[in-house]
Amino acid sequence: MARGKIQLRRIENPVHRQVTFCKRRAGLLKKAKELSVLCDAEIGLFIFSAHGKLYDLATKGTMQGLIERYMKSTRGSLQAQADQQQAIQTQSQLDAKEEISMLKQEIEILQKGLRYMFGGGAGTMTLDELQVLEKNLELWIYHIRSTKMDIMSREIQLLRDKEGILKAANKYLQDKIEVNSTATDLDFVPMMTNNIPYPLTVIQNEIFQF
Amino acid sequence: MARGKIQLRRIENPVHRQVTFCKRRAGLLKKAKELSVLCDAEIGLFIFSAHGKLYDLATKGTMQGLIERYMKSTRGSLQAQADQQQAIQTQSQLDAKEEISMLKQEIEILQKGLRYMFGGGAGTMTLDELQVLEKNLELWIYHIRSTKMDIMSREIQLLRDKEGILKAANKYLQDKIEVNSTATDLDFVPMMTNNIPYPLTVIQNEIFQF
DNA sequence: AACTATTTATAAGA
DNA sequence: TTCTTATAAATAGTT
Repeated sequence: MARGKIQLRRIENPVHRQVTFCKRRAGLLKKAKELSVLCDAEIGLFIFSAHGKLYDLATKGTMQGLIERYMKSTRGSLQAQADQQQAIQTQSQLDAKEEISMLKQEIEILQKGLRYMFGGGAGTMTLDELQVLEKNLELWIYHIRSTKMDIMSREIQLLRDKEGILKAANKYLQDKIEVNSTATDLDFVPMMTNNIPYPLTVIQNEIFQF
Repeated sequence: MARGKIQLRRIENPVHRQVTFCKRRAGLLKKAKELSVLCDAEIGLFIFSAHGKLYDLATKGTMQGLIERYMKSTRGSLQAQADQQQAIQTQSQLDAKEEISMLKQEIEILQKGLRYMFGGGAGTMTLDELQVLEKNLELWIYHIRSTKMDIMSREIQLLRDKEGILKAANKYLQDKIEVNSTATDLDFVPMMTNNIPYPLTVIQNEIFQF
């Protein structure tokens, strides 16, 4: 607006762009205040610089209040989606065995929603980078946890396998003793219960619960 | 700004005020767009006329997204409340039987929050509420995952205990056989290796690796 | 809504 | 950033 007209497109020179940003930002905030005062209007304005810094203005009251007022003015269009969500939730009347897996699934979906809500705001270059980083961190954490889960699952399986082998060996040995039992072997069962915490029979019953 | 300077206070003449509102509103919106384009900034602007009518502008993306970004940029002031919530949440160390009902409850709250957000009812949710919700979401996810881990750890411990008992029983039985061995018992070891996948000695060595 | 006389904003340069 | 200044834009009052 002075010393030469400029085109209405992104200023490529970063220094010029920054200077212009400062000046025009000040001008815009001033104009907003003036309009509010002169015409008794309520104005909310926020400006995110290309680097993600926030400059904001709320005439009359807080930005929070203004945002709420804005939401109220706008609301209505997304009601259908909310109702749909609610319907999906209401219909979930599944039996007890599927409950845990269902809960897990729901949590998964909710997490997705959370990520969208708090990490999904459209951003500038720098914020985008932060967002990508956040996304990646989440993925990495997920991956690390999955890996841990896998390892633990594998260990459980291994222990179960060993348990089976030991049980088989145990049974074999017990049979052997019974077949070849002599008079002195009659103290076998009572002795064993004294040597180990639980009687073998009880242990074997517990094992079948898995 | 032309044909006479004006004072920076409410224009009393309603006609003048309305005309000025129209002109300056257009100017403000234009300036906002220009700033956004020239300086690669993201701008949200809403103007409520004295009569309550809304005029808004969101450069780059939606006003919803901008508001979310604004919320994100602003949060931090109410950390104390969030921490308090966290303390309350952390103390919930309930036993396994109450776990499922707790998960359900958590999901209920999460969904309520998400419905608020996605359903356009976000206006009624204050920054404080959103903040608390976010904290809780993170905590809940953490808790859910911890619970899963606990259950698996407990199962591993159980299996290890059983392994120990079986090993002890096994050793006891083997000793018994060795002490009372007869000529017919000499085929013991070869037979066993045929009956189970791995010789017991190998299994026992493996066990000591844990 | 159009027209202009002025005021204001601001691009370029320092 | 801030100041200066020539010039572009915005707009108050008028039609």
